Amino acid sequence: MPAEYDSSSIEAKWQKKWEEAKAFEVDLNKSKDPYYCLVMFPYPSGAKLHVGHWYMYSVPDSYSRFMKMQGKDVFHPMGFDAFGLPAENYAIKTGVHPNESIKENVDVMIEQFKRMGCMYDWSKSLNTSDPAYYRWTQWLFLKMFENDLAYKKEGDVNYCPGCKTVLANEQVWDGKCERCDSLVEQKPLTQWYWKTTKYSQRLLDGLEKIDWPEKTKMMQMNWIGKKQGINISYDIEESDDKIVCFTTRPDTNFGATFVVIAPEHEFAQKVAKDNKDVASYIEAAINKTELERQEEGRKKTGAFTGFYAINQLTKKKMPIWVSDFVLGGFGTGAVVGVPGHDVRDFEFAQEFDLEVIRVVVASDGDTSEITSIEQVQEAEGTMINSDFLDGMDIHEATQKIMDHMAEKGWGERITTYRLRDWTVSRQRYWGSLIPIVYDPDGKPHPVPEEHLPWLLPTDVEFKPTGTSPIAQSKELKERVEKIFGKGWTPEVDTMDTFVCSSFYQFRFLAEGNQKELVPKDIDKKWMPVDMYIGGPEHACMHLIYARFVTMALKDFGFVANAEPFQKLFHQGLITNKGAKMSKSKGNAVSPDDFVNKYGSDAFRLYMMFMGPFSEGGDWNDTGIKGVCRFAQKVYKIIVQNKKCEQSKELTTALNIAIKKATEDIERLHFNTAISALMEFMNVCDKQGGIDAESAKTFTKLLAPLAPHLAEELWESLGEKGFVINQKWPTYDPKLIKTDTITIAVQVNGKVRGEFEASVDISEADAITQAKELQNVAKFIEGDIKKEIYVKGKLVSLVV
RNA sequence: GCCGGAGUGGCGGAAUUGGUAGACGCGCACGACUCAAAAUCGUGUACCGCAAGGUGUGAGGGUUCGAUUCCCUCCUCCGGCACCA
Repeated sequence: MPAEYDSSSIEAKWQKKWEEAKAFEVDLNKSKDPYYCLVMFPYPSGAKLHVGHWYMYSVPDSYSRFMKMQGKDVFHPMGFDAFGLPAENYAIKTGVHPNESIKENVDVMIEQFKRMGCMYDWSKSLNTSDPAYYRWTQWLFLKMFENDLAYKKEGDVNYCPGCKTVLANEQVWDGKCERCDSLVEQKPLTQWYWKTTKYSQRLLDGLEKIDWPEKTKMMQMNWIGKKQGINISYDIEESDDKIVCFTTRPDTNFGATFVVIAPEHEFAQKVAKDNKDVASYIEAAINKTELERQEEGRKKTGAFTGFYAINQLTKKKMPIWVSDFVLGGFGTGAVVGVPGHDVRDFEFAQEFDLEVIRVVVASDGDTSEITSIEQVQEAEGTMINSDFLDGMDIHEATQKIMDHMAEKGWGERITTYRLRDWTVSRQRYWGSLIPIVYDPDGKPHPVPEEHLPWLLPTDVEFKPTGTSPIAQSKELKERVEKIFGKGWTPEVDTMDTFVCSSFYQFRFLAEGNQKELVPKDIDKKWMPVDMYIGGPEHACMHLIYARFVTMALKDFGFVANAEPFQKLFHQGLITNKGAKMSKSKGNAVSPDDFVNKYGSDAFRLYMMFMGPFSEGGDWNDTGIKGVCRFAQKVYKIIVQNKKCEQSKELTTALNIAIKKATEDIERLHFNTAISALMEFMNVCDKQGGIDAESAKTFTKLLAPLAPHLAEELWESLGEKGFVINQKWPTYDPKLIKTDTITIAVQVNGKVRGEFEASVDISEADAITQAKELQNVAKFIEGDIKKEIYVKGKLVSLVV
């Protein structure tokens, strides 16, 4: 055995041995106790893996190794999300076809992952740009089409001028493109949509059954945005039309004094025909860009239509106004103005001098007229000036009035959602082609399954122009005419890459099977994913799409579970001076120097030791020496065989370490698990070495965290096979207990002393001994009012 | 504005149900080894104070014998939603 810990030769040696022995290949059929641990797969960009990647992938690998030692048949696959902009942009820049660059990048990344020492089963890897994979992306589209969940519609869509393609609602963050930060524009275009809205309620209900961070569930709930309210129908004086207003606060309807409709509203359009003021207001409002609208702030503008709606409750005439603060796309595009209890309505009323009525008593009992915005902001209280609702709490009143209006036929209870249908078409080359063809009349037809994979043509300049570059392909046109007949044309858009990643969890299990998406028995056995790990930025994108697609697939009868990911964990983000690491920003820190110098194991240990996995943090390498010293110390004590006799101290320390490491890794708190192992090593150091049995147990504890080093230790201890195949140690609770304990003594809540006592000391003895302590006696002159003994911990005296 | 999460030494962070705040590690200081440096090992290290002691977990209150932990008010940071009716 070499005297010094030489990480690079040890790591190369064990990576080779694992590979030769196919140590991490899983037989999906034979596994008895399946555990599917999945980490969100990466884009195979040309850049080398940075520190952020190591964090994201090496830590879940340690968790998977831990579960494997727990006796689970762990499936921990890795694949590549290869379609999409990073690969395509790289191709545009270099002129190399994405197909080739992707292949190269994937090979390089696999080598890097191997150097990390991950237990991926490479025999089951996948790549979304592979025809064997995207055949299923297209198959999914066909199933959505067959089941009426895919449709084509003209309407305003989000268009990113940077990426030159349409985006889904989820991909617009703060008005900007999630990928490239360009300001997103609204454009009227005909696009393919998937009906996510049909699943709004089920997407909400499903959240109750899955073990996800509350934060993420909350984000999805916000995104889906369920609202319950009532559509109140108002008659219009001197008109046969009606205006329907959506509100969640019908309790305040006795305070309604006007109605406001959106510029896009049908009635507004009608009025505009003979009313010049309204017409010009509408034109100006509709032509406003999002930016102009934002600059305007909350200042209210509007135009009076000259018409009045009748409030059935009060028989009051309410003027109907047009204003752009009412959104055409939300609710019914019309609101009833209750200026006393809604901030926007109040602002509007002030601007145009409309009547304000108080219908809720303020918390301080104030029932005076409402004249300031502060009075409006209060939301809770008791009803007033509201006829039969007077004296009721607003919540009770809400129910009462809804019943009343429904009974009279004035209104209809309604539930609305914020969630929109998913725009799946993209005007980009590098994606999965939508498997649709158009007949000579322009009617869409699905490409029959037998023609899948519907191959991406290669005779295309893939530079984006705003329309799909695939339209240039002669080959595709000819292919369509040959199969379907003269005058038939292909759909030339590709699918959002989030479609590719919405079902990959099933394809890992299919092992390339081209007959079914996933074999039924395998699906039943392995799904849902037991542990899914990835960043929180996907909360309202990938994680909603994957849930929606899985629910649809269950409805179609292809899979057994409606939820894809039973447990979800978000790793923290590793930043560099506060900014997310990325190649494009040029702030990615390479782990190579550290790995060369200290080894993959030490680097992995450091990633975990920095803090809880959920927290991430700003990159700083100052602490890496500490874990490196630890690895060296372990090597020195175990490999160089500093033997010593088994002792009570060692056994106790080891059992404490087992307990702590087990509990901490279970909740992915690797930092404290490692510190527990360090503490044990410090005890060994003091004892002058370690006994053979403890060394074996310790090596097992180290195995998930520093996999290569642990194998080397295992071998040096004369053991056969891989330590990673060993069973995780258990501790003996009896051995954790020591004979004596330290009891602290408090006087008036302040610690004044401590004493050693036997574990089974009685309460009376403990208190007596506590009082006898020199330093304590000093503080307890006079009457003792209270004596408290917390078993095995402390004595508290009050004087 | 609304909904989440978080604020602890010089730094990363510990403290699962209220029970000795600061584990573990970095850094720093001193010492040993060395001609010297690195590496390694040892000792110390929240703050104020010579000490006795006092003060300390974003700020201020409260409950309790005892609060980083529970309750109230406020501040700051991060994430999400937002003229959404």
